Amino acid sequence: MSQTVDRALSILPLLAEGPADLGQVADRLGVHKSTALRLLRTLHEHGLVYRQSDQRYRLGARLFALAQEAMENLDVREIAHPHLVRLNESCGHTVHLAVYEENEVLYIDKVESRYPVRMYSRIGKPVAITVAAVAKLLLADLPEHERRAVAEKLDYPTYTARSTPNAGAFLRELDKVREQGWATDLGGHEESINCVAAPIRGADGRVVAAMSVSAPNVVVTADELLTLLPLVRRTADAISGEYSGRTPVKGTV
Amino acid sequence: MSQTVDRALSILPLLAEGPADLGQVADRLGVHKSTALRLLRTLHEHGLVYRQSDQRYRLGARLFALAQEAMENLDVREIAHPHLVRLNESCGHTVHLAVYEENEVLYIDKVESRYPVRMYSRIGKPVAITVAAVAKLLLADLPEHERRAVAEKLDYPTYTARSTPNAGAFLRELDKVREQGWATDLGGHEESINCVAAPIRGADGRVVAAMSVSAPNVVVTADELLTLLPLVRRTADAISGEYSGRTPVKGTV
DNA sequence: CAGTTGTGTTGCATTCTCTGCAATGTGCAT
DNA sequence: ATGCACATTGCAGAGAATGCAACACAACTG
Repeated sequence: MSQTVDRALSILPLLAEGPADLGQVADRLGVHKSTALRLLRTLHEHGLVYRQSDQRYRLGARLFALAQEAMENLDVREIAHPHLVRLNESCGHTVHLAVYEENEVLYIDKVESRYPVRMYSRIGKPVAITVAAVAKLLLADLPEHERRAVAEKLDYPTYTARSTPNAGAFLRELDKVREQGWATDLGGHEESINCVAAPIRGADGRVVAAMSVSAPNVVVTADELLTLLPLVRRTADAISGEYSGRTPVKGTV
Repeated sequence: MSQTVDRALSILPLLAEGPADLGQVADRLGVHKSTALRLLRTLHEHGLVYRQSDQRYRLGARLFALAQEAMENLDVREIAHPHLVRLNESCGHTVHLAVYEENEVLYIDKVESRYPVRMYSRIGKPVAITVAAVAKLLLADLPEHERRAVAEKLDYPTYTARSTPNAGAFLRELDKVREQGWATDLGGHEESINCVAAPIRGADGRVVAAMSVSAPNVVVTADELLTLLPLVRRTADAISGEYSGRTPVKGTV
């Protein structure tokens, strides 16, 4: 809607790929160098862009700070965190918390597995939306037409043989998930990794977030992981209760 | 330099404080509501701003993703991470990695203490620049005039009785730190927390990052923590070597 | 139930800002 | 020195952003 701002903001994802100099930025924006310069200057003043010693531009520090502040303002996260930690302590596996926002599902919290093999933290990164157990729960709760619209728009990458192949299969899976109130991902993203997930609901019953427990085959089989389902659901329900204000929190009453 | 972009970007820190509605945004920007609306729309299209169900705006998902990507492009971080983990495994305390950027020092990586008391992750948050051990190392390496300029510009909050009181004291501390090649923070930020830090240098000898080990008094005394200094320095040197390309990395040769 | 207040939203004419050009400046390599 | 590649600045014209006023829409309120 605003051309200038639009152009300026287009610079950010571009720099996210790696540092670039003025000419490169101007080319990829399709504008004159002087224009790109002025946009970059403005971004710079706000700290979103940093000019490194070789004069090339890259994303700046304020961006981290902003993302961090934004993250801390998500109240589901704050409420859920201790529950996630407790769940991790009792089962030892990686625990994730995710939310849906405009065609994307992203992890907003994570407690690392206590087993030696850990993957590097991906908080803030978009989730493989067509296969992740948490994504299924979040999308399953969207209104019919929106769910359909999103499903049609998505790509369906074949991560493994068990990845969701297309929109039809995905929508059927979402129906099943909505029905049963929980979801799994059995090797749909990484061959050897399974997840089991449960929804967190607000006072109105809508799904506001989803949490999951993930573990590689080499640690526990899919069947063994499924035995954790009741515990995961209980944890999710506890968070739901607290989030929607039904359960007074210990120590604050 | 660009008014429109400037206004649009000013919205971000404003929303970082918490969700706001159109009127509030317009007021704080000092522009007409319709103007604010169009700016917000543009930010929205780029995913930097999200409109929650009560119509209020807050910071959006793409912001996390951007910050995340930017973070992963910092190559010091990638190289340092395994070293930090190893250091954490051998001493058990919290390990931080920080860089300096335009009057700010910020943590770009952290390995949690293995002791039960952990503070919540602050990666991306600016550091208490006048007292943190890593900040001293990073600032101590700036050219004389820049160091002085920064020191004059800073605020010197009295976090504790041992906080750096003013620019003069800070500059003297920086001289000492540059001399000895390592730094400490003994209760200057939080009464009960001590840190010991060492610099990571690039091929040209300039300090590109700094790392520290932090522990509360209740776990180890300041003197005990100082016995870790040689280990911290060795780790920092190992990272420096690898970063500047002097040490071939195992497994990649 | 009508009226009212508080929102967010759109069309439009005016004006001011942004744009692209061309010229200048700056550093680096030959 | 000379050339090259890049960043930077001044300027005039064009086009985009702005503020206004009118509209839509909900939630209150009498």
